[in-house]
Amino acid sequence: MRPKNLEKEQAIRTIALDIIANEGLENLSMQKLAKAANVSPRTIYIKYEDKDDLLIKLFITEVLGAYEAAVLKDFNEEMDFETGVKKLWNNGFQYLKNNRTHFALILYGKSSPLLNKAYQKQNIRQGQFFAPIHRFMETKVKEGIIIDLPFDVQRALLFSPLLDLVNEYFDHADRPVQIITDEMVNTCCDVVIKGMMK
Amino acid sequence: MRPKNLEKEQAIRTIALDIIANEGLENLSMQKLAKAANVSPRTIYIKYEDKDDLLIKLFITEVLGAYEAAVLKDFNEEMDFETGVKKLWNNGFQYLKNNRTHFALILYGKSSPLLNKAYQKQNIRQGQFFAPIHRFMETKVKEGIIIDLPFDVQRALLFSPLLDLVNEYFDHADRPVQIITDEMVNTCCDVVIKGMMK
DNA sequence: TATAAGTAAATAAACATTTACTTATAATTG
DNA sequence: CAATTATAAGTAAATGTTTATTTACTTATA
Repeated sequence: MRPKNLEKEQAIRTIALDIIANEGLENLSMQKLAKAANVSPRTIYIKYEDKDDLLIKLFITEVLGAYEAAVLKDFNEEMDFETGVKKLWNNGFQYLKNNRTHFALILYGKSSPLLNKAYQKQNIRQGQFFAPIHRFMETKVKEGIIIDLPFDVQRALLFSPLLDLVNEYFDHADRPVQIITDEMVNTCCDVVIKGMMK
Repeated sequence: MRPKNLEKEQAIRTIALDIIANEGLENLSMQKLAKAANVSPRTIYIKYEDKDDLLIKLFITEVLGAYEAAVLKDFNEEMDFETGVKKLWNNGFQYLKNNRTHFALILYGKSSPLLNKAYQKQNIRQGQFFAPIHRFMETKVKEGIIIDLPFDVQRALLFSPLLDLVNEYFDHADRPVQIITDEMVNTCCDVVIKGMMK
């Protein structure tokens, strides 16, 4: 039996993310992808059921999976609030700024109904994508350190500014000065932390 | 000379937004739109140069224009910081929760390269889309009320959580309990304000 | 040598856009 | 002030291209 060519599998994924980031999800076609990845269209269908399956697996496994792992690196639920949030922010910022194509697909996850539904399903099936953060926040509420709000609301307050800052980071990438530095992100993290504290 | 049928113009725009919100930007086609709007494909091309032109005008004029007007309603640069931000948040939340299809396109504005580029051009050409807010923030910095940060950074800190909360609002729309109430949004606004104050 | 991995080329449907024609009405005429 | 006409607004159907997916075949190796 002929073995799988893992380089081809990787090329399909990498180039799909490239096209999405540079031309948009609406301009990714199976034939364009096959040509760019130097592969027959059929080869994509050996690895993925159809186009939706490719996009969902790309989003859930390749992107969100890697993002989650990167964000939680060296994070520990027992950290104090400020240390924990700073770790998560810093991990997230470093990962996203070094993985622009992943970031682009994460943004599409918020707008595209296909990806959005896939994410909600995943979230329900596996409990929570970010369960350790959920428990971390719960503990801090119980200890009376931060204000008591539903987790989804806490997540919006704590992490949505970070994604917007990454957006600004890439907007500034082709300008003479980069205003979204590590220090700036750290300052913003302080602002967010201050708002949440009791 | 035969006059324009304004109802048809309106139908094209409304139904385009419907399709984008329900099926995604990647599933909007000119023929599907024409059929759904009860119009010949040609009619769309009388009003718009091509598909890109339709999408950009829909985004910039129809959606961002109306959103900007709604957010700034009864807002005044001379308001004190807390009152001003609360007004902006409340205006924004009311508008977006009552205009789900507009909200969907605003989200695509962050992911789609086509819309993203159009927005940046618009922003540069017309100065700032939200110039009054820019001046408002500048004044508060000068008065020493809030911390000094670049405007784009302030905007990320102040307003990105609101968009995330609107997202949660629609996610909860088909569940038994709506956790994103006006009171909850107000509480979150307090959190954000607190973080920014000196 | 059995078999899954791979290819090139084909298929039918959907795509953006255009062509060739019709229609409604504002402006002009008789 | 009714009839005519010029013209942009509109339509149905066609255009050639691109789309997702499949068919029929070849290839690499356990």
